Amino acid sequence: MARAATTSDAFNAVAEPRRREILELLAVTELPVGDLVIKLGIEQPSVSKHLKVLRDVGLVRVRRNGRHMMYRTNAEGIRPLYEWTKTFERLWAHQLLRIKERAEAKELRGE
Amino acid sequence: MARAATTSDAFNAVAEPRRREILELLAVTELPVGDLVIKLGIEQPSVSKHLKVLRDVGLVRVRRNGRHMMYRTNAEGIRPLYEWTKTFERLWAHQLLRIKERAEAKELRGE
DNA sequence: TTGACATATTCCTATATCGGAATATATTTA
DNA sequence: TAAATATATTCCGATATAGGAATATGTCAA
Repeated sequence: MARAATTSDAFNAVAEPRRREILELLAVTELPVGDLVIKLGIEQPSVSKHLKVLRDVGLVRVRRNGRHMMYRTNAEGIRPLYEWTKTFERLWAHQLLRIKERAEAKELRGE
Repeated sequence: MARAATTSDAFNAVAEPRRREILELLAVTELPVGDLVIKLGIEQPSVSKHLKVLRDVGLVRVRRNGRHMMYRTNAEGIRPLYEWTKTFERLWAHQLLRIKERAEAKELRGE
């Protein structure tokens, strides 16, 4: 078996740095493909292909405006990643606690 | 060019569902490989290979205990993913606002 | 030292990727 | 209708994967 398809879920789709860039740009405002081509500095077919992956997993939405296809980020699609990573939050909290404890111990020692 | 290596960063490493499961298990407590094999129900070589990927990107830490290798999640490695997804939070907030507004409008209409 | 146990590594193969180049499709304008 | 513009799709090739099978490495115990 090979690696899971990039279109299998948001985790796989977002693993590609260009696609993350695209999502960042399209989170600010909707944009036509051509603008992404310029902003990213990569070939138009590449952009279209990345957009297809993002569409397939529901991370972007499109509407047609004349001959322009206006893309925008669908932030809801990113939420599962956020929720998953968030489950590890308590472990960072522990670290902060430890740092705080160390700082207080230092304090007591008069350093 | 092919897809980026699974070991190129946390985003790629975490795209594999098994590896996410492993991280979840090792977030609770450190475990030897054999325990993961049982809990995941997959072959030992597969587990070892997934662990190698996770080690390479710094998502797990290991210590030896006799012939057992004790693995545990290094939550700090997940933080970049959390931070990235979090940048889209404001877009969900908008949605919540809209839902709240709709609810309030309904209220005013006496529904 | 030999065996038993725990884990890691290597070899294999089917599959999917990404970028590049070329081309197809769709829409507007002249 | 033809040309121009904007985007999508197809074909190509090099590459890396995940799992399975077999094997290597490392550690403890008798």
